[in-house]
Amino acid sequence: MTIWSFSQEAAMSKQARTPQAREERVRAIMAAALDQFSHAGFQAARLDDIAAQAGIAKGTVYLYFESKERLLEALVASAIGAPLEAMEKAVAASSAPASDLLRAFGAFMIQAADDPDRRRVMHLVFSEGARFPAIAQFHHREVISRGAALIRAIIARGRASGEFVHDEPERFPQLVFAPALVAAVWLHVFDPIEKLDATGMIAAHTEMLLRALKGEAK
Amino acid sequence: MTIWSFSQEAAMSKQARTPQAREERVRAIMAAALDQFSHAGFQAARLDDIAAQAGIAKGTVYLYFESKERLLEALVASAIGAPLEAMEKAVAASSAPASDLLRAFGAFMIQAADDPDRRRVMHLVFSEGARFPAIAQFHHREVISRGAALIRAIIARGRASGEFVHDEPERFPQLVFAPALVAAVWLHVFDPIEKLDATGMIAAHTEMLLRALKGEAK
Amino acid sequence: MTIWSFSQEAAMSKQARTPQAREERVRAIMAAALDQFSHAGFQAARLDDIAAQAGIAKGTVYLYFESKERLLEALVASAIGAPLEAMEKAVAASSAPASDLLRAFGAFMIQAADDPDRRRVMHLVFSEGARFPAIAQFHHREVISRGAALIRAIIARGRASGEFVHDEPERFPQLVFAPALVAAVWLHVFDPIEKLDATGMIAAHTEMLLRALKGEAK
Amino acid sequence: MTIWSFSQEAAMSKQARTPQAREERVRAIMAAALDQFSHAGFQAARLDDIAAQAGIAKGTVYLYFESKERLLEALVASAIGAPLEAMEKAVAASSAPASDLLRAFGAFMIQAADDPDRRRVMHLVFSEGARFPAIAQFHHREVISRGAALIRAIIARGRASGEFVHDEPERFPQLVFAPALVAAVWLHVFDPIEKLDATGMIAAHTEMLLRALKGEAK
DNA sequence: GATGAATGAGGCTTCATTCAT
DNA sequence: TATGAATGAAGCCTCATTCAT
Repeated sequence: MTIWSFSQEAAMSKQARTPQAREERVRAIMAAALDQFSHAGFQAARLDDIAAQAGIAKGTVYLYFESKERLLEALVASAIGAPLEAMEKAVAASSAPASDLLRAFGAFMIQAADDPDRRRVMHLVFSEGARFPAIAQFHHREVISRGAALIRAIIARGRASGEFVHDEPERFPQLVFAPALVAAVWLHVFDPIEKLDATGMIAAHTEMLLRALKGEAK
Repeated sequence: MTIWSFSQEAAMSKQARTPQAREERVRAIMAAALDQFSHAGFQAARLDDIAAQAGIAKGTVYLYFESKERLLEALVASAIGAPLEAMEKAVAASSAPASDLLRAFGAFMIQAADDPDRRRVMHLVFSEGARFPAIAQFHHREVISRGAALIRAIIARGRASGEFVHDEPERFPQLVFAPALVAAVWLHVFDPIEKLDATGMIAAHTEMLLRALKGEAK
Repeated sequence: MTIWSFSQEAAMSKQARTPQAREERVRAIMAAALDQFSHAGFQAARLDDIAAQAGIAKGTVYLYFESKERLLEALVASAIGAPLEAMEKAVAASSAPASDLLRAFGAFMIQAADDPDRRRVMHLVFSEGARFPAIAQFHHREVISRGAALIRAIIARGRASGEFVHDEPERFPQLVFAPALVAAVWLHVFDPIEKLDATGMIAAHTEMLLRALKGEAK
Repeated sequence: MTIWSFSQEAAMSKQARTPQAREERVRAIMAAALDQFSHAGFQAARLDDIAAQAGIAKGTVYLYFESKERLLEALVASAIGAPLEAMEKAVAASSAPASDLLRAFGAFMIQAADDPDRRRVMHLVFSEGARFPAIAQFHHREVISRGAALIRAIIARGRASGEFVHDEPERFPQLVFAPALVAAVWLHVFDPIEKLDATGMIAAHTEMLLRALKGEAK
């Protein structure tokens, strides 16, 4: 090992020369930013704190993100993850009864509500989306509208097969995912005051949904 | 000069020396503040703009509110209004079927969702509540928990009378008001992207709810 | 007594229509101002507090004083009082030994140091005089230079009569009143930390002074 | 490029990354602050002006001092300097006659009165000490009480050796340093009106003091 | 004359962003 | 590439002064 290579190694501990290292650093910054944005709100969060939490200097953030706002956007964009895609494929591929698919969707919502990062991003979008159209649009395009399409597909299939006799969620898919939104808000805002069993709530919701879709109004 | 024109003039006075004038000025400031907070978020909203919108000088705000934060709190506190009380009395007094009461609750939610100020306050609580425990607590105490009690009472009555055979909303009253929350968030965040018929959504939700509470899964 | 005269009386409780009442009010304002200026410093003192302490409304102060600064000036100007004049007359009239006159001057300084208002004014002049030439000039003209003249006259008389054989205070009358200045500063700044017996100090100073003026170095 | 030009450049750098540069910048800020505080008073002095005079941007001050108040405190704390320590050692080490030591103390006071910065700090303490206990305490602990101890030691020694037969300054050491205080105040407040030869005054004071300590009242 | 509500200039402090090292 | 010192615009809040009542 030469002196040169030694100093290079030393340098790498602080420098992101490889794509992996770069990606790793981006991830660290975004994780810190999510935490700070979530705690303090976008405006009140300080780049100083984000950098410190990410273990880097303040200026370094600007090597990876143009501005605080772009960091927020990148954050939201990176947080969708694949789960919806998995659900989409499952629905497309499976010939299971619509009830099962709806239950699977419920399980998916429970998963989402249980993941603190997912919840944080949702809350961030709900809180700041009005001010940063980019994140509202992104979230709508990548999450809301895909979720809505999925819901509509499931309901339509259930009606086609005769499983379901009602169709409200085809017109208002929000009625299906509303409890997931409630969980995101509640766990951020009201949890210190009154705990909420988000899993239980979503499970109960799923059962009610199924009864309401199948049932006859007396 | 008529009495009318006199009171008109008094209202337009630049000095609020009467209790009425004072109240009127407080209202004007809070209205402007709600608007600005709602558009820009609490942190980013500027006292300058609030004052300008209220038609007064910057310093005047501080004659009525100790600080920006207290203004937010007063805002949230003033916005509950009586409607819940009206519902509570109706439920206590009426011997109508639980279905009717639940439909009335649905109508109440529709009303709330239709009132832009109510929606704004809700969104403000959801957005800033985590940072300002006072407003989260206030809203929980005055709105959430009273709404939850109301819901539980209605469901319990329906089950007692045999109208309802299921009880999920007694454990999770959130399942009843979830669409109201969705409306508040959606109309602020996603409406420019995709319109939502909040009234229709809540009405549909009410119907599903009733079927789910009454119905037997086939 | 008519209704008219009754209301006039009522009005007089709050209005200063007579010269006496006016003077009384001026005094009240200046007393409050001295207190506030002294506690908080001229800049930090608030007209609000001064008015409140004087038992009047803020705007009323401006009926008696053009501005905060003029209030300070009037304050300092009003605070000399007659005592120096009394001393001057005594020295001019008396044929007592210079030692007695110097002791009388010492007693005068003790009196001044014991009067909180006098001390406050002195401290105010020392603190703010550089920023408000008017008060420095006024105090110099009415207090400092008259005191210095008095001291010089006493020393000169003592030297003429053979009582005193030294003359430093003729060149530096400050050496005579220095302890009075120390008392004013100390009692304001260091008294909470270490008490000072100003009377004892000035008395001791007077004795030393006399020895120094009379004495032969061995 | 010579070493000289290098350090010159370093000193002029716009970034203070070395300890020396940092120290230099702290010094520049404190110098500017002393000037502004001294001219305008603590409250009225503007951070803007301090920064401008120090040749930096307003925000930069806050990289070195938490607040305006801490800047004042640091200022006072940094201004003691070693001179008292030198005197203390001299008195402890020397076996010179007490008269010589007292004359040395006089020379020390003359030095202090001649140093504009020292005078300014003293005046600042006298003016603002009541409002900022930290600076009063600091100055009392580091200057006043050490000076008093020194004075007492000198007088005690002189009495032990028979040089001095009086003891007032042991009870009131203020009587020894009073003229230094007078000089600080006078040069700030009354000098534009009437010049004072502080050196002459203190010298005269020292001679009187010695006579008063040695002399017998006739 | 007396009041106190209203004004708005001004100051301390914060913090996103830049840039010399 | 990484750093963190420096910048300076911007915002909350204060308060001397004014003026309608």
